Amino acid sequence: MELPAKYNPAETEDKWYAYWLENKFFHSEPDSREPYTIVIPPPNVTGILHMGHVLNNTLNDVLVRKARMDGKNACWVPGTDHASIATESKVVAKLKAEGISKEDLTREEFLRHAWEWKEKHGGIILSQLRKLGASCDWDRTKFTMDPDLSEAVINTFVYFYNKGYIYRGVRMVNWDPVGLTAVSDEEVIHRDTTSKFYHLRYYISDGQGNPTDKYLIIATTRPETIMADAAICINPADERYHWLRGKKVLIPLINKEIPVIEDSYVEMEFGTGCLKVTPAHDVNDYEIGIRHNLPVLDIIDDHGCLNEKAQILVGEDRFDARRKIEDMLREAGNLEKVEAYTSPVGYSERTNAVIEPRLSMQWFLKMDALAKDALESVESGKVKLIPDKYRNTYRHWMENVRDWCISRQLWWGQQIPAYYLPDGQVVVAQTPEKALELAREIMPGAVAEDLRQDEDVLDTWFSSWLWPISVFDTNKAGHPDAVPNSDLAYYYPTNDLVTGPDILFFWVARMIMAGNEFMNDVPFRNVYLTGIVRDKLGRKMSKTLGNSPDPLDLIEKYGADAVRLGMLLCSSAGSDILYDESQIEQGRNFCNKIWNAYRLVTGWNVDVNVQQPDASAVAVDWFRAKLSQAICTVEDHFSKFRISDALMTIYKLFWDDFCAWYLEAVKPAFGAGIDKETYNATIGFFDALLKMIHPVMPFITEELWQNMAVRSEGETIMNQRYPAAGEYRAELISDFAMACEAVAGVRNIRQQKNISPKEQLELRIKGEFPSGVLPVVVKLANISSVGQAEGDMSAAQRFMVSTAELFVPLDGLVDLGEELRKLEADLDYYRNFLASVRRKLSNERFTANAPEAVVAVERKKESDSLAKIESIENAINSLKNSK
RNA sequence: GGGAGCAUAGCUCAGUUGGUUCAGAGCGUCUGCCUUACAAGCAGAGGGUCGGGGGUUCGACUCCCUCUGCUCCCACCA
Repeated sequence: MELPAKYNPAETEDKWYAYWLENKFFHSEPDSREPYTIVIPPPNVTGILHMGHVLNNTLNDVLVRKARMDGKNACWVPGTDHASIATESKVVAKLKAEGISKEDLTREEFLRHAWEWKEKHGGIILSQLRKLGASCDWDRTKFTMDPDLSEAVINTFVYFYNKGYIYRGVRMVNWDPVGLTAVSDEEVIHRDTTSKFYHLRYYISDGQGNPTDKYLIIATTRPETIMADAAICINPADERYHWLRGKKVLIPLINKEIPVIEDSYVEMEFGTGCLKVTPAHDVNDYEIGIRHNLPVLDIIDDHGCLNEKAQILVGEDRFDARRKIEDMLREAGNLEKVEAYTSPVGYSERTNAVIEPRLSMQWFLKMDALAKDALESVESGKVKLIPDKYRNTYRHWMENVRDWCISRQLWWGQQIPAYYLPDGQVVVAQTPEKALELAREIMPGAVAEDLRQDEDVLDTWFSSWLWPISVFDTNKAGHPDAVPNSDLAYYYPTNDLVTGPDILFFWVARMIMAGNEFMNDVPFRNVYLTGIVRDKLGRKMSKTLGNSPDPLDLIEKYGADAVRLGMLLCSSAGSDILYDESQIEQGRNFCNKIWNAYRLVTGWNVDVNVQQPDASAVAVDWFRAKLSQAICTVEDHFSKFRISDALMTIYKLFWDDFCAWYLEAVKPAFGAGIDKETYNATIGFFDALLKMIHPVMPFITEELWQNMAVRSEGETIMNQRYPAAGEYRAELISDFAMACEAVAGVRNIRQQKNISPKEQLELRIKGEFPSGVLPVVVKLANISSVGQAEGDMSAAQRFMVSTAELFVPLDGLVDLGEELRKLEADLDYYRNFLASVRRKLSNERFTANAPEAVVAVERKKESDSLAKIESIENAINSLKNSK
């Protein structure tokens, strides 16, 4: 069989993915095996794959594939999230481009467009995940707005409402004037923003609504809201302003009279010490307003424009109004000064619009009890966060969480199952029919037409927090007393959750709450928090910067295995990933290395007449030990979620140990056959190595594993058992390491003296050197004869391996002066080293306090360096004598 | 403003109870090689006062304090 010199991923990947699907290798059903479960962090249904997904899903896939090979019943549930704000705004934008305005549509018409959009673009991302090799159980694919999942969401709402956890009220909320909806506190991002600090004169009223010549100065960043001012507030302890007590002042431009009030909230040192109180448009002012019973005047509409209550600048956008009112105030003589100012401003996570604090009627879920349990789940270790530095962050959040605003003024999502009676009373029920029954208890004779359902939908996270439950059993969410179905009973709790720290609170914490509430158990045992993928310069990947490569292009160019390896190479848990295409090149190179090692091995011809050479026998024993050692290390890394360390161990095992040393040691001469024993061992090693690599690089390993032997239909490397470590002698490994050092020493001499690798050299040894590994040295260093060093070795190049001296006789090629200089430098080093070791040993406090083992090590250092010094001195003497 | 974290080779990072010659890895760099698996490769080499300062200890990359620089999270000083 002829294999090309380079691995071609494109040809093999689709073939094997199709094979895996045909054979339903990814599908899982409950059985007697131990389950291993992961639910995918559901990507936005209309999203497309980006580098963050690649990292996340590669990690998920590695864990699932490893668990599967460990003999567990592995199940990775895929699906998508309806992402109400993101999707709705995409649909709105698309309609707008077609000249259709959302306002002109009925709810039903709009939803029809939205579903159309979802059918067209939904799930693209799932097919992209297939390209990456994700071994999801596609038969279990879910969508957060599937009818039964939506039903679970509604049941959950009804459940918490009846429990008294859900209430409705007018609160100051974060209003997104672009998304036209309220958003939760967690969806607001504060960024320092440069703006202006306007110092405004408010003239004191004479009591008749006319200005006197006295005035006070307030400082504000939002002059466009002055028309909504309800008072001016000073600190009662601020003597500068006691003269203002009981006075009234006039709002500039509109001459409205407002009182001066006192509240200790006001910082005397900040600004001018006078605060304008605008209850409708600032959270703190709202609180002050409640304390002082101030009227609330809302002058900004849904779109962030001034409404008619503002009296002036009606219809202007709030930022245009700010610019215009500055001029107006200046003209009117009310503008004292304007300073540059930087302050944190809230932006909408989804639309990047500046959040407008706004009063509105919203639904809330009480968080205190839920948060308390969810905190306990992490504090007690029932849920482990990896890395655990996130425990602090988590605790802080859970201890300071505020009630969750769960209503959104959108159409795309689960509509809140609250129904209003004509008199404004509300009933909450799963269906309109049930709602009507409840309504009749309040209003006998009510008919369906009397009920009006709440217009709002629920926050997306109000559905995704049920995900680990609802993907298995849609009845259990909302019904803590229900008996879980067989899937849920088997797969829940899931094992690991891999996700980004940015949704630790949005999603992870809330899933823990829902799990505790409905399952009385946490939804997962380990939460592996990845870093954020950044570019080489540390910048976040973003469309506007154009620094985000398309993963599909990368897969096409380098292969999925290369992309997977490239991502994992640089990913340790919790720290950000600085992506660079060179890492993916490295992945591709590794594929090629595996490919060519395979070509070499399978190109060998077994000759039954050939005896196993000593070098091969040693190498086989050694590599068997090395393999076991590496498996132990890899298992340890996996158990601690050190995925990139596990990967690097495997990478070096294959490249350095297997290819650079083992294969070179057993490689038959050109054209010669190989003995059966070595060949079989080599094939066995290769088989084990492929299995070890498979979770990370599924495609190439399947390709080669299938190629290695005749496989029957339905066989796959992905269902093979992961190699297990055997007993091994550590001495074998250290002896072989000495052989490698000896080989490197000889090669180094060749390099220095410009001696071709083809030219044979002699080797002489003085001191202890494991004789068992000498055949390997002879072969790899191309040695003609090896023996004890005897007599004058001054005409030889000398180097040391551990405490042994090795000589390569080189008549006429040795520069005695140069050798002498090197030896004297060595001598100097070891004498200093010895001196420091002896200083330590002569310190009684050291010998008295340090553990025996540590002292013994120091003594060994002492005797070793003494031996080295002696041999160096001898070498110097003999060199000098021969001169 | 509060909290957390980071600082180790040119770059990205390991360093898991303070003690094996512990100062490491990968990549990059430099030198020599188209050696019959692989130039996407082979062989070799160089490279760091472990951010600065102080302390504890027989012993500190590791523990404590402090300074400097960066990052993230939380937060209603207009």
